[in-house]
Amino acid sequence: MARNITPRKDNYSQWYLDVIKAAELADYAPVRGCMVIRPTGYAIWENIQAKLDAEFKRTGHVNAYFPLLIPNSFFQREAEHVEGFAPELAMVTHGGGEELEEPYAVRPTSETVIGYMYSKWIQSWRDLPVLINQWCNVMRWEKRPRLFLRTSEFLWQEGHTAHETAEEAQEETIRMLGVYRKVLEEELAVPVLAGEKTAGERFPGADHTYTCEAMMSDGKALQSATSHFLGQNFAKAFNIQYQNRQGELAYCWTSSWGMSTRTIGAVIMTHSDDDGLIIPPRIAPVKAVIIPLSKDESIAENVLFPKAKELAAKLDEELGGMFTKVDTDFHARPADRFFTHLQHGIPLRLELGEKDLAAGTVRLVRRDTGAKLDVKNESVIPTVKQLLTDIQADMFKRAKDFREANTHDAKTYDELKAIIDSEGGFVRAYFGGTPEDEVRIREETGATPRVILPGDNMGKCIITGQDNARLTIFAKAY
RNA sequence: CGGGGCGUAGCGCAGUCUGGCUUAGCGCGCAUGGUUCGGGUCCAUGAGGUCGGAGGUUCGAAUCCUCUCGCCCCGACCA
Repeated sequence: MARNITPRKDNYSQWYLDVIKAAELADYAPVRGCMVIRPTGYAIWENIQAKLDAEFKRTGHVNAYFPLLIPNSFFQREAEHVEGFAPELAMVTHGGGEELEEPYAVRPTSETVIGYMYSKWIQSWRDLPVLINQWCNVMRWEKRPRLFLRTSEFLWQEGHTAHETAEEAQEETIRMLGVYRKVLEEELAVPVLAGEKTAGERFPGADHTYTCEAMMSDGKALQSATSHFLGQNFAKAFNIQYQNRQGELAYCWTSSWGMSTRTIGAVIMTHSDDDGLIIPPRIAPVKAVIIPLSKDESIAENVLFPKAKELAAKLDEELGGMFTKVDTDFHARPADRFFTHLQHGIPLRLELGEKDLAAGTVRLVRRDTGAKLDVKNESVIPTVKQLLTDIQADMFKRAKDFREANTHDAKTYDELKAIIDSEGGFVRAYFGGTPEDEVRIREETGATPRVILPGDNMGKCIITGQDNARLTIFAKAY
């Protein structure tokens, strides 16, 4: 039992912070609401980035970079956008010791400045589509920050595309939602429900907002990625016009989509336990740690270390990267060393001690289950490969089973209230109400509509009683 | 931004009400040595603090007063 981590049952949010601290993922910065992402946390982010970026490239996108500062007036051009973001803008009012004529906002998202540039770049239907992504930081002056989940500054990617037709833009929006779903589920082992947001949860300035909604291990929901169909709202606000195939001037249809360092929070809260972090093998910076065990300095240095290093080299070659670490700190007690690696979330531990040496085996210990396996030397490499695959799959399955076990149906509003009050988790209910209804539900239950489930599952709305309401997930959310 | 709480060693805290009994303590962590060693041993020694900051009251301030900065928790808002 870890002594530096608060058990989940006692205080979930303290547990979350303890896990981050013990795993050295992040630390508080001297600036309110900002965090320092430490090397291990950043390495996880780099792995997520690599997987996402490959998907973006595969689907025809290119990367570019737009400025951090955006003229304040740009936000005024789209009514809903300014209303949505004005409260959380950080503003630069001085430069070079002088007050600026027009303040610059530190970007909270880049639809505006990118829209401005697109209006210059797009002249003809032949210029379309424009499929650009940028990796950057953004700033939103959050009232209540939490490491990874909600910080004033965070890292993300934002894709911005412009298209000839509504259909194409809509198709793009859904395609990228699919990309997010794939990366979240296959790489981060975070199962998500991908679907549309209700009107009250829509991105400011979007016609349709889609989400990948995940359930954390306390039953609360976390929006893990979003994709927006922006219609012609930003095209009109920023005059993104082109000559169409008929020679007429027309507005583009645009989309935008983003996924942030928040997903690291999702990984933590989906998989970790009371011993600390558990990282899915596919995004783990270190996939396996080899621990030579001996009290005898000469055996450790002359026999075990070389053997461990040789094994690590072979494993790295097999896994295609520098994924194996050798723990040479034989002065420390084994239990201390085990705990360190446990808390760092390394998926697999390989114990190589004198007993193993004598038996011609290596002991493999899974981080996710604690299961131990003594494996003959010649089978170590294939077994490690197999175990990493198994761990990834099992982590996903456990998370998905957990979500399903904590998802309940409500036929009436009272049922919904009762479930949210008692066991929590996700509640499936037919909903066809207005944003005002959503506000009321939130005020009365603490839950919000998280995602409209895809498919043509229609029924009677729990609020209005009207038919043709869509099946929707309600939950308390981060 | 409303309601609560807190700033004392890297972290967690006691001391503040009732100023002097502290040369500012304790636990964890850290360093060194020993002991132990396959899921957080035990012991010894040691390093580490302008008590958030600025004024003030007093013979004397971590402690009282004024101002100020910051953080955390609960709400409202959000990737």
